[in-house]
Amino acid sequence: MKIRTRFAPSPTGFMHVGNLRTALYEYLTARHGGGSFILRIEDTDRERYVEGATDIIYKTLETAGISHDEGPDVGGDYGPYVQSERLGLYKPYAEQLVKEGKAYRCFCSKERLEALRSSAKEGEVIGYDRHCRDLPEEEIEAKLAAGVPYVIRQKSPLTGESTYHDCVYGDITIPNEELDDQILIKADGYPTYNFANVIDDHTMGITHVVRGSEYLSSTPKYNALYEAFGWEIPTYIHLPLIMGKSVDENGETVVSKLSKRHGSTGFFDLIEEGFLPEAIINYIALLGWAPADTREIFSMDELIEAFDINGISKSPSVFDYDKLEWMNAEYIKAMSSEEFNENAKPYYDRLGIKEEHYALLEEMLKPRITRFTQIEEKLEFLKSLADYDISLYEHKKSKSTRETSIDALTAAIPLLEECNWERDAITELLMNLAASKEVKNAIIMWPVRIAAAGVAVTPGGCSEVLILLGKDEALRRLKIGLEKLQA
RNA sequence: GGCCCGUUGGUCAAUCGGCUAAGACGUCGCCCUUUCACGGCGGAGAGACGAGUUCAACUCUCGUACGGGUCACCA
Repeated sequence: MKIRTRFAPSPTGFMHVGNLRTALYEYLTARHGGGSFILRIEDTDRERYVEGATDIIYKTLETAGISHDEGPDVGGDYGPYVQSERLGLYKPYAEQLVKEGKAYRCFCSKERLEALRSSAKEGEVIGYDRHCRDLPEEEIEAKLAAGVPYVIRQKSPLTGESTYHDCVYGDITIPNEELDDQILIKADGYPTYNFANVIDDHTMGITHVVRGSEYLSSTPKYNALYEAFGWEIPTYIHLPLIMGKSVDENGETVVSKLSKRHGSTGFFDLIEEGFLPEAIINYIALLGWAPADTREIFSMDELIEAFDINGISKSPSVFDYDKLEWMNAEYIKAMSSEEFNENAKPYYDRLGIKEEHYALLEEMLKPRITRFTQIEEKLEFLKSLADYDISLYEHKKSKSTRETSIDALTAAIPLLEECNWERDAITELLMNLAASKEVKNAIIMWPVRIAAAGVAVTPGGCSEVLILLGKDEALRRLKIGLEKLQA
């Protein structure tokens, strides 16, 4: 049988990495088995609808490299793929269940339900009391005739227990008394999420239901529906949750379900911070799943190839920005020059960097940045010379002091003025100078670089900094440096 | 609170009864060095706890603790 999985997000305008990972695993499950991946938009909640939210879903999937075979935008044989366009579809199914005695009309008002709930004792949680479950036929007719609004509820078994199999968690058994008579059709005639979900999954031929573990305990209700209709129950793959680390007001580190308080948790938030889509996908693929070997870097195709349900873990995992950062750096290091320059260009442009320096910058930056957004900050010194303190010239490890710096700059400046402004030439010149003075390279290089950059840390060394500045600017800064030292 | 699920270093994780318990991130140290990095080498660091089953338990069973999820006319 051909595998069919689906991603069924609600258009809320925000794509959480947890949702994205669910989509990823659904996609991988389908692709690994040569099956189809379907996108279905669950927009039955009119109140929560956000304009443009579906576009964010499309954009996220596209950027992430997760392509769907069927969906609202690409069509398919099982459409429509937007729930609001399928509204007429659900009620007949519910009516069928009512006719067969597997569901019933419930006329209880929200007020009655509310009163029921508030009658519960401290700490107690009670469900629906099944007041309308066995209403006499005449009473039902009378209420219908009187136009009393009603919902349709599922008749859940009262005793015994339900067991089902999940590919990740194994056999799960839930006492039937835990199962509420859940609402299938709301008073406004719209289906509830759970009901629509089952109808849609079945009518769309979904074979593998991949979703978060928060559905683990409500799955028997879904199964009861499948059974009531005589439909085949899909294969279940429940995923462990993704957690976030944060620090509470007492300074204690707390771990809880990933949310906004943990910083950027939206896919596009991460993109904006400079994380590459491939790195994000690679990282979240490994959150809750591990391959059979110890590989860590996976392209999407490699993920499809290696993905295996057996590798999915049961316990929740904490989203670790440090590791994502590392992985992002790995992706940057693996980039071709073209890719690197393309990604860096927006930042170069902001600094007014000319193309002749691209190759040099790539060499300097590639092993040093973990995100492209760091470029501007790393090259800040090119924009203007900082008003630095001369204590910068003192460096313990290099044994550089104010005096050696004065010597170095005094000797280096005239030589550099005569120098052919080329990287190797500058390096050679400075090294020769050090050799002739019988000092370590650092004694010369350190002060020259400090004077040129005005900051202690620069990507790349002394010669590179000089080249990037250009001869005029570089020499101007060196002279300023010398004056500062002599003052 | 009921029910369900989980628990291997700070984090991600391997292990499917043989463990001297992988690997990665992070962290620390050393080397390299023209700063910071990169790179190389090395270190510290783990089975929640208690019983039981077994020749043997991280692995199976039970209990306890802790964590999470769930109990809507939300999705």
